[in-house]
Amino acid sequence: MARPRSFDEGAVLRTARDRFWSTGYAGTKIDDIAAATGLGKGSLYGAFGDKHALFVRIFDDHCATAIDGARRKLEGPDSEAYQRLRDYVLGDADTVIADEIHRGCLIAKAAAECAEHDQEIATRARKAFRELNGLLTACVAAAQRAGDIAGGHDPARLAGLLLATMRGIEALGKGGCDQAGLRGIAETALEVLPKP
Amino acid sequence: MARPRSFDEGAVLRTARDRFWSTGYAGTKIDDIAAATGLGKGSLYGAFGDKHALFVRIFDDHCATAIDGARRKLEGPDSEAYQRLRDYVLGDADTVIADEIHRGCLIAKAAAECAEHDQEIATRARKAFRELNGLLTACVAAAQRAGDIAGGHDPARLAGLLLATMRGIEALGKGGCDQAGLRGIAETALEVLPKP
DNA sequence: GCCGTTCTGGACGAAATAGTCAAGAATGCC
DNA sequence: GGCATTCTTGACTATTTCGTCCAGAACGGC
Repeated sequence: MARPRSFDEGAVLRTARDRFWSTGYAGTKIDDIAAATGLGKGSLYGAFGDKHALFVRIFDDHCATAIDGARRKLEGPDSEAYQRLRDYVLGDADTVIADEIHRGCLIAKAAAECAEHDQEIATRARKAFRELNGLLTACVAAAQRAGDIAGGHDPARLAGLLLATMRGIEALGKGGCDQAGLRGIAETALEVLPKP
Repeated sequence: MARPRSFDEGAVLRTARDRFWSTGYAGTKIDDIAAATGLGKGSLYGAFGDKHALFVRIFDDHCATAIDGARRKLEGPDSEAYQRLRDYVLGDADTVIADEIHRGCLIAKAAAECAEHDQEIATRARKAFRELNGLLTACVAAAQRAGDIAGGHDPARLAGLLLATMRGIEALGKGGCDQAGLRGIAETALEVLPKP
């Protein structure tokens, strides 16, 4: 047959993702990725196409991973929905705080840099945010059914507030806000959710 | 004496700012800025130094403008503090919604792209966020004194939540979330502020 | 009007960067 | 082992982009 690939595609994609995550799309050079992965440029181009195709591929994979992770953390019985919501929001804040290099959320970062002039990224980011919002909405609604959040409020709006707050915490984290403050914001977002 | 400048420095800086705002630091070419401003590169380099110095200058100016604007909108008598807070938060959301090209907040965008590897931008972004947070905190505290927000909560934490929410609305707006949803988030952020 | 000074515009050089290509290497099938 | 096929490597090309430089232009003071 033919010569098999000598690299693990998943590992290469993760390494490349980290480069894009750190330095952005325009700021990342193909040679950086080649050096970081140890691959020659021919292999990169042969396996993934050009820079933009590689980025879209990585972005797609990342969105799917993020949404899967959110689904696993947010879906479950109504009785524990509020606790899951808490864990998810505080976990996001803790991730931001633990991230020494302040990368934030790749979806938001790529959308900020590229969405204006890159329809492929814009479409995917919109879809990802919509799905995350759907998962959060379902979890808020579950917490309302369980009596942990007041029922009078539109769960989609409360979910939107939580989603925006997490993105905002990341944005402030990128600016280097103090870590106690960031966690305080996440805690406050949960505190102000209307109690029954 | 000498030949005077033939361009308005403020107008050139605003035009250049718009280019950086749209395409990011790494994605903006000096030639783009030269074309957009109508200046030759010699004039640009002579007046502002290299690309990075120009960006830092623009970023500084923008931070100062944003903070001045926030101060004007947020400072005033206690009795109207809550209304000012409302106007500020909803006005920010409306700006995001009206911004067809989804640029969001330049401070957040530059911090997201550059803070990790550019200490000058990181330092300035941190300072700007801290000052905005201070202005919001003072306004929240004023609204608490006036009895429009419950006094039991730390005004700095509530202010942080509002600041993060605004940054988050912008992040979601860049992804192209629906406009009604974005305004709903801003309204919800105000609704859930604890009433006395 | 002349002169020194600063500004202007764009050609130019140097470096960086995206993407291609060809020669050789690794594999399984025969 | 020979062969067809695909992968690998890195040199190479073409392009982009930053930044410089200089000849000429515009100005105020004399």
